[in-house]
Amino acid sequence: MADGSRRGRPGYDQQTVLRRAVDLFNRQGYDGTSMGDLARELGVGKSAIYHHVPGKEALLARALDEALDGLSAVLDAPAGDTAYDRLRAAVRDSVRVLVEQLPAVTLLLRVRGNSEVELAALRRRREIDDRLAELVSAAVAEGSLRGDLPPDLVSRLLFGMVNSLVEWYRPGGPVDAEVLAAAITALAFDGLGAIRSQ
Amino acid sequence: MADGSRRGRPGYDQQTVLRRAVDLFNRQGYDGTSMGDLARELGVGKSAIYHHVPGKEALLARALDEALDGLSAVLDAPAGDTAYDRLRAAVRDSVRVLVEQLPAVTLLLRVRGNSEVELAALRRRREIDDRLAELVSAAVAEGSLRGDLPPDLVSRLLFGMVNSLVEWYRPGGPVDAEVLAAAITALAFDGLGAIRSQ
DNA sequence: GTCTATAGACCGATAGAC
DNA sequence: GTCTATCGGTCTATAGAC
Repeated sequence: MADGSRRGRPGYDQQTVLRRAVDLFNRQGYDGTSMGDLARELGVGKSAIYHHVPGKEALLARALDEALDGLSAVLDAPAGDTAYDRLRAAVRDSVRVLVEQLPAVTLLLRVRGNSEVELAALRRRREIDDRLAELVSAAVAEGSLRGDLPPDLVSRLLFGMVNSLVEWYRPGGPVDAEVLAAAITALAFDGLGAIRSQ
Repeated sequence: MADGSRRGRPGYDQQTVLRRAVDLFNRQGYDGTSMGDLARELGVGKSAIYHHVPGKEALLARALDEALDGLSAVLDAPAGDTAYDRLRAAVRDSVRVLVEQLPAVTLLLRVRGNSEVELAALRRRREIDDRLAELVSAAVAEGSLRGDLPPDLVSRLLFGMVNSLVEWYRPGGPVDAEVLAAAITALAFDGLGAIRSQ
């Protein structure tokens, strides 16, 4: 489908099946979506799906890995000399990943550990959260962030704000991704008080 | 159970069934929890549950109403002369409600509109969100909040941060509820930059 | 006897898998 | 399309406290 020069009977490819599945999972919930729903959405019989993927859980696993790979990349790229600069970049890049991989990340953020696949995703996500928390700690130690609040609490709230955008952000909507990244960074680092001399 | 002076065979009361059900829904997801699961959790047969509640969806509806009533109350209580004061109070009181009614609010924030019950809850929730957004707008118009960001965007991010605490906050844990409310307010209004003269 | 809460067989519908 | 398992929910009968 994506590749026009394929041989054999035309039909869906794995990527398209995955994308449509993730959209459905996000609309109805993973547990609330049956393979029959997905088949109807694709306009094929249920059995056709099993030609592309081993099963329902594999669709979930692939989407979660995609999201986790994107978020991990944010931390692997070197991004500044000071911890403050690296944290700012991490916030900005996290927003970008959330926007670019919105469906997969949305699915990831709703996972509660209900199966081995979900538990594995939660473990990977926890690693990422821990590294972000370390970044906040380092920035506090450096003296560039307020030190009157527990760093891990700050980290949870900061990235809780970032992650919350999957609840409402829609690409092509009124808010541009770069505007969004700038707004979140401004709000997080400077607060929402009236602009003072700084 | 709660009332020691009841007649008839001892057993669960509605409130306890509801509480345990909501806990299970939050652990496994609403769709991922069967009435059989709940029965096993309670140590009774499935049919016993139907003596206390009309059905699975009624458990959801009652929990969502509970959460929505708590959140609505935050906005109905008069809380300050300026919009800024009212917004600050709304943030602080929202945190308190989230903490006090954590299970019900957690369930509410995960609802996606998958049934009429869920859609009704989303409508009520949207009303609340709209009123919070108006509060932010009023504070901006008043000049006490930064005006360089769209007020509805600010509102979404601010309460996205507040709401995100259901993802990790646990009563009895290391973070006290009042400390949490103070931290969120401080972070939101003053930002996470190193403390300057203010 | 009266009341509440329970057990467990059972129903039609639908799930995931193939 | 077909399989088996499980879903939410119903039914009748009964256990147990007054």
